[in-house]
Amino acid sequence: MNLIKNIYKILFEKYGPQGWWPLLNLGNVQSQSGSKSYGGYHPGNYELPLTEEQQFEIIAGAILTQNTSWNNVVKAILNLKQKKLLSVNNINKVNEKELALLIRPSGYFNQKAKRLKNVASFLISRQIKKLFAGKNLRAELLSLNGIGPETADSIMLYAAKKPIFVIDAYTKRIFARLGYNETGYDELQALFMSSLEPDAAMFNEYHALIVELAKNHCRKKPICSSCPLAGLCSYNKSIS
DNA sequence: TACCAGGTCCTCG
DNA sequence: CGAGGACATGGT
Repeated sequence: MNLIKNIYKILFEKYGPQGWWPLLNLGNVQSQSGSKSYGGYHPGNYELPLTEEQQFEIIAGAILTQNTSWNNVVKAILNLKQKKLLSVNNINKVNEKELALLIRPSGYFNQKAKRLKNVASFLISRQIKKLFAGKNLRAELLSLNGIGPETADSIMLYAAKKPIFVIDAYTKRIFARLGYNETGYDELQALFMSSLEPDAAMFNEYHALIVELAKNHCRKKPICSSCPLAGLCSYNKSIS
């Protein structure tokens, strides 16, 4: 087993299924493990998203969470939900200024309002169903202003369930500390995708587990002592 | 109080 | 290309 696979195994055994992407609009979904879904997470259930509304909630969340803590994003999404704006058509219709005010808690709210309007009008012009079935989804998403590689790949993986590996700041930090030389987005992504079978459910978990590790141990100021990857990592052996 | 958070765009060398 | 700045709120 290669190291990339081994790391996944270690993280999954440590933290278990994560239940991404968190959705406020879960319907009556239950997790496979029998535990009930909480806070929008649905561990062990890989069926979601089931509806276009849920797909759009993921797309909106992916934009709102750009360089922003999820906690703040939840506040913004709750505001949108209350105004029935977790919908492509309604985002397309709403006044941009009004939208900006509603998503204010997520930060960068003027930019993000514009980005949400952008993507909504794009989804309508292409028709979300056809787009998600199409061949050039990633390239089309990347062509939109406000959607870069991570947001595009989050949409690919979590909304469209395509086996595309998402790279984020946590992934870069963790794997740099582990000693990998791959530094750019595409390079790191290629490392994962050439080391793993193309499995959307597993990519889903792996990315979520990386986030979990980064929050618990591999922070900017790391807590290495109890890190599940300590045995594989030579970074900062001296730090607690 | 300062630092950080599930990025992206634009400009400049 | 890549570095550097702008964009902004809320939690610790």
